[in-house]
Amino acid sequence: MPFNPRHSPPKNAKLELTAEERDQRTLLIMQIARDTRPRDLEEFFSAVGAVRDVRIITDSRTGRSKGICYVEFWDEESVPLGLALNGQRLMGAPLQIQRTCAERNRAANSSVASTLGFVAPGNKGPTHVLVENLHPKIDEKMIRDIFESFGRIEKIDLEVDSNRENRGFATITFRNADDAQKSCEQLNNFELAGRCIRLSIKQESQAPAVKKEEASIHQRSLDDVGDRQGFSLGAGGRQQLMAKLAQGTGSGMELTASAQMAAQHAGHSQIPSIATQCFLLSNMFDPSKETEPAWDHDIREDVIEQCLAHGGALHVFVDKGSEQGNVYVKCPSIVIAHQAVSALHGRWFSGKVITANYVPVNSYHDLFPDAVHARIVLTTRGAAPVVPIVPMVPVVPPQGIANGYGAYGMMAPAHGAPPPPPPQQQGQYGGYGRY
DNA sequence: GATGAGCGT
Repeated sequence: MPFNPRHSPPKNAKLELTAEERDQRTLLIMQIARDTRPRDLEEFFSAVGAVRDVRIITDSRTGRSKGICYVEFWDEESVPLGLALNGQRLMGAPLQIQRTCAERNRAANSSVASTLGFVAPGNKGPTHVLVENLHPKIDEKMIRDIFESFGRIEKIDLEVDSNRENRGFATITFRNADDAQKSCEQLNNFELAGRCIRLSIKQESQAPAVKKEEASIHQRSLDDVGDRQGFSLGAGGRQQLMAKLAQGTGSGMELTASAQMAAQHAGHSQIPSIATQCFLLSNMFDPSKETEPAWDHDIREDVIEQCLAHGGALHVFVDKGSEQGNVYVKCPSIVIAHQAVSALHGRWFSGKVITANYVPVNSYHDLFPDAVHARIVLTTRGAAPVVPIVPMVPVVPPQGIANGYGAYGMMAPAHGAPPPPPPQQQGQYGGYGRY
């Protein structure tokens, strides 16, 4: 009898979960082959953690698969590992794997009660955002750097112990409710320093005492991972992935072939499960079909332009010969890269679906030594301003947003340079060129 | 030269 993890929860698995808790453990998979069965998905994702549930979305009239499914794990830790399988083929189809945006959907059809964590529309004024599951080394400055891109911050409450480590949570007070909400939408589940931070609008009644207990739990889980080095943004998550893949599911199952491939892939330092400044776009072209004289140039310009919408790119390389149509991108910050990746992953581009995967900064620099010192945001043709950016630190914030350069991401000019041109109009076709 | 979203208990 085949082992079926769905019916065998891990020892310490929590059995009763709220909707939010389940969302945290769930991946949305798109582009699955029409004939994929739940057990195929279950087997595939078991490589990365025990699977609790698989749901293929079908058209209620025809009963046909819509090519989407949800995979829920028993353990939240499996989610970033599952994300790292992005782009792997199952039944011939390259999977697009994302976090589920169920919270957002819920928030969208907001009756106040159901919005848990999001502010009701029309509720203006100062608003507190509760940030949880912070890496203990994150300090107030880093938080400010990240969050001020959403708008004016009135106050940051971050309790720090004698080791100058935080307790795993912070409260940020935004002047405007809109900004608070935007930060929640954009950064909830964002991986910061290898951890998935959780954001919610804080109700006044929420007592901090409850939160302290949680913080200590998170502390313990960090120790378990052995990530004492703290800030190895890329490496920690990858090691974790490697370890997990190496040990299989932890429940005696053999690694599937695809997971072994993923492990190998990870061994070649590709596809960390967590966000970095650098990412790889695949399916951007087919070298055997490109005919235009400077096609790679055009693609590079397209990518640069796309990145500009989120804060720009410092380095873009079109790997002309690559079978997979690879384009490498380095952004000025993790947040910008994350926005670009979310925007591009799953998009169509000249007949194919783009996949986007993060690349550890070190590997990127091994590949492209000239990217190490890239400091200038690339622009497409024309005299756009040359914009130096802040020196790179483990967490590089998007700069100068609260000053009218777009909602977030757009770099502000340094030293009183003239303001940048308005965000690029979408090109002469009314769309995104080949997109 | 139009093709590419689909988001559940």
